[in-house]
Amino acid sequence: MAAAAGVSITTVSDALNGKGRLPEATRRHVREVADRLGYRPSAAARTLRTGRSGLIGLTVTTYGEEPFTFTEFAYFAEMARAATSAALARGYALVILPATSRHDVWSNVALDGTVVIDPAEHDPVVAELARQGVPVVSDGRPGNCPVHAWVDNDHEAAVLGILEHLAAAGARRIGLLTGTSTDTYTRLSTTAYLSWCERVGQEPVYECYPAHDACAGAIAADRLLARPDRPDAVYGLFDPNGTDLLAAARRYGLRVPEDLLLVCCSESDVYATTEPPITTLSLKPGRIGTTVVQLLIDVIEGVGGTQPIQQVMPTDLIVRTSSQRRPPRVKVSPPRSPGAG
Amino acid sequence: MAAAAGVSITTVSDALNGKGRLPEATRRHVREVADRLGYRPSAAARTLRTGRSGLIGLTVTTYGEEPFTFTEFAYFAEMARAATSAALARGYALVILPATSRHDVWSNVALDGTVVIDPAEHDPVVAELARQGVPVVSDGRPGNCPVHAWVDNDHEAAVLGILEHLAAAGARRIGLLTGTSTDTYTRLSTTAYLSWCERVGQEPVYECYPAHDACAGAIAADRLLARPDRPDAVYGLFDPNGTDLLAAARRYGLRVPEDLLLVCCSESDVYATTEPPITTLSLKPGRIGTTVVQLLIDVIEGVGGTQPIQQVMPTDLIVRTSSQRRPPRVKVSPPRSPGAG
DNA sequence: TCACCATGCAGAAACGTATCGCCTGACCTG
DNA sequence: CAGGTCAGGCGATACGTTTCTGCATGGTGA
Repeated sequence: MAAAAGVSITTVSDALNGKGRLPEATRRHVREVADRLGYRPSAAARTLRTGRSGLIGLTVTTYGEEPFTFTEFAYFAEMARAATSAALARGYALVILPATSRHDVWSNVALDGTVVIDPAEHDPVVAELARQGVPVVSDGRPGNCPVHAWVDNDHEAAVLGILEHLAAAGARRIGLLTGTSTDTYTRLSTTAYLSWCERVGQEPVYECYPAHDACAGAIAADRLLARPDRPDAVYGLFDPNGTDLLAAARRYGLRVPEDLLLVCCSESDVYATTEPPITTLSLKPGRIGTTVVQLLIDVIEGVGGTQPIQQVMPTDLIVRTSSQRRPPRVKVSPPRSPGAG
Repeated sequence: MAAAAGVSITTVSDALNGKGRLPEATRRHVREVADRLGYRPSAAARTLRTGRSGLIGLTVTTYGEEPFTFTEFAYFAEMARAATSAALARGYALVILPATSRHDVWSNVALDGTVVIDPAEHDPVVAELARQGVPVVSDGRPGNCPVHAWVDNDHEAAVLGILEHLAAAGARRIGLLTGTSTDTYTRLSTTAYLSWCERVGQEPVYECYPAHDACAGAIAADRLLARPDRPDAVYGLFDPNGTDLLAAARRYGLRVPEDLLLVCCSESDVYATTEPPITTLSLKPGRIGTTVVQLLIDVIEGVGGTQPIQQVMPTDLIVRTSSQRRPPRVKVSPPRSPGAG
């Protein structure tokens, strides 16, 4: 390439990267020859020299045997989509990696930084990345992991908003369908529920199940509605809970929303067309994915301060028939509607 | 690292890669020191030296402005999931890239090969990759692109199977909801429909719309059912067609399946719970994603012959209420059930 | 005893880029 | 005309591997 243009390697590099002190004519000439030859600088060599690969990792937790369940829940799918898009917009590409600490794949790729979804309390992957000096930003509060920044929803506010919404719709005993795992989402939501119960003096009514087990979810929904102290409203923390609860309600002859108010957390628009449509809490995964990538790239490029950043993002409650005793007047409303009281 | 273990760089490399003529004792010693120091060989240097990055690209076509709509349709999401998983199982990581020919991202990453979803007739991205000597395997028949292998569904057989299924259920005039774009999926499916019509002597009844426009889909569904020569059965080529057709049928007071038989191509399990449940054609994107990656890695690693490989995969027709005049006896059946005739 | 070979390891080149500093003319200035 | 300045460009080095080749050493068979 340098030979073809009749200049030195240095000049080629400078011309293509807009550096050095070169007259516009030389730059043009080099670029033109490069174009004609279809020359592309070696990404590997550039990475080796500069220490920057332009790649960021997206680590997704794997449940059970199957190495990969991302895109299984709409949350992950949308989050990954937005993250990929945001990374690309800033010139980075996204590599999807499993959260297992199998080194053979991780060490095969030079990462400028990593997004970790829902890190565990003492996440070994995050620890290893930190040791290597790779910037890490997490989606979800990091337990004790040394991350450079994190983004999360305001889970407490979301749960409180839902409970108030249900109470305002006439619920006297609100139940919760929650998970057995100890990730922050489950933990924060559950404790928010419990503390709300304590404050308003309601006996907690909830069932736990392993969230990644679809079958267990249906059973837990059934158990919840079969209890002697059956709730007259239920909030389900996970995506499939809505249909499971609806099915269980039908089995017990409960009408929704007349006998049972229903809300679940989901990104799926299935719930717009169920019978009846179900009120859902959207965590806005797209917004989260975009933000998380922006923060990570800021850290990588040294933009902004060096102190850890934490960003709490609001959620959207999409009110539908299932949580209203009267027919809905508005389609979408924020967690706390301005005129409420 | 070499100094810490008291050996040469060569010995470290050999010990860690299982090459060279080293006694087991030396190997163990080096590995142990490496472990203790948390030493990880530089991926960039390895890539530069060997010419192998362990990365494969997944190129997804982008519709319209938004850079990214993958995971928008369940097909892409599931395909990407399976592809990622399959790649990881063989020690490769997947990089998701847009099909735009913006070089700044593509040239930033060293790819051992690329999976291209649904390449265009003369795809510029594929051409560029071919010029660079990067192996390419496509999901969907390549038009005139120089790919090393491709995988696709047997679209003709699928459409014929559906038409026969509908005819067997009593349909006299079968309509088609299809797209305006010229990708092979749309083209093959449409011509299969047209040639079937010609063979059985039915006048074709179909509507086209730009497949990526959700709104246009609903309108096209409406148009199809508003025609004077209204079909008594419809097959929709795209995922949202089912709900759109169902809504349109309701508007015109048509009962499904009594007045109108319905089938659409979709990977979404929403159609299991619509009222009534809708028969869908599944393209089995997971199988496709896995196969496509396997083939690509085979090409990369030089396994198998050098002649281009093409693999045609069957589809699954999931028969539900919407395409049967009598209540269904079986849940799932192959495109041509053995006992039919 | 000598040639030969297997064994265990090290030296050095090469991969292709980015960057530091030096070199060479041309031009200006006193 | 000597000395200084500056634009324009190049040489050399380093990034961290892999791999080819080569050098010892000790054992073995003739």
